[in-house]
Amino acid sequence: MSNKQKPVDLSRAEYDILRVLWKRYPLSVREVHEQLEKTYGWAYTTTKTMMDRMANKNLLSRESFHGVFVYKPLISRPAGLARMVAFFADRVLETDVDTVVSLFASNKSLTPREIDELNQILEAEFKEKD
Amino acid sequence: MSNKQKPVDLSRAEYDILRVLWKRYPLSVREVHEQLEKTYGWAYTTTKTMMDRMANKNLLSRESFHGVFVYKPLISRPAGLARMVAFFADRVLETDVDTVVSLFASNKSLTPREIDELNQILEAEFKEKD
DNA sequence: ACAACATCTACTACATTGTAGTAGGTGTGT
DNA sequence: ACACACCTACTACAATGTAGTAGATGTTGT
Repeated sequence: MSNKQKPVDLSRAEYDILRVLWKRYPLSVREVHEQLEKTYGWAYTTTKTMMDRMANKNLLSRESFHGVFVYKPLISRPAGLARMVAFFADRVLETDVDTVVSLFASNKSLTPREIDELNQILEAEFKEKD
Repeated sequence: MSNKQKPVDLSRAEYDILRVLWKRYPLSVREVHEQLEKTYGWAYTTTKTMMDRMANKNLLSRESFHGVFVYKPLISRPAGLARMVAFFADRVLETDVDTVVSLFASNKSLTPREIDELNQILEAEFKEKD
């Protein structure tokens, strides 16, 4: 999970799974599931299926740790956020992305480094085209 | 399309179709399609299928006008926005919804009346639970 | 008035996502 | 060695994203 990535199109569910893993990783399905249970009413196998598919799509990596798979995010938070921010700014809020990005800065929900990366991705991918 | 509605869970595509119709309605599939073509690369039949399904789900109404169906939104913009705003505020921006709602106010992308409605919906549906 | 064409609608189709059940393997306590 | 708990893989089905095809209908040039 390095710097300078391509933005990814994430579904809500995928995003929320990644959100858990961005805070701490690697985690098992069980651990991720417990954190999502309050929000989603998912069955355990639902979380499992989601995470397996995400591993197949290279959104997550998985490796067996003492017989249990643990997962890590393969994309950075800014890369995961980029498309959502672009969509929300452009089509929901109908404003420029900078307005939205500045909110991340003011509420400290991203580090300065992450904001930088987010800005670079948005700059490269969304400012001209799209 | 009256005041005081329930929030609806919209997919991106559904939202974008509604967005076109919130600006002006009724419109034919062709008219909606032309406005979405720049953003989505959709075939005409894709737009058609989407809008038909949305009519079946009571997101749109349709009536034949001189042999061609024209569509109207059946939900208000604030009702369509509510869930997206709640999601974005809570899980993307990790802030309270008021911060996000105030952006609509400052950039004039919603009328004061619409902001009112949005606030009421958010208040009723998201502030406590969810 | 009629053939040729442009459009429209309905129907069908297939991949992906959301959601979950079932079956079979494995570790652990007794 | 067995029962139980938990794991993984596999299967399933509905909704969404995306689009093609066929039949109906309106339009236009001659």
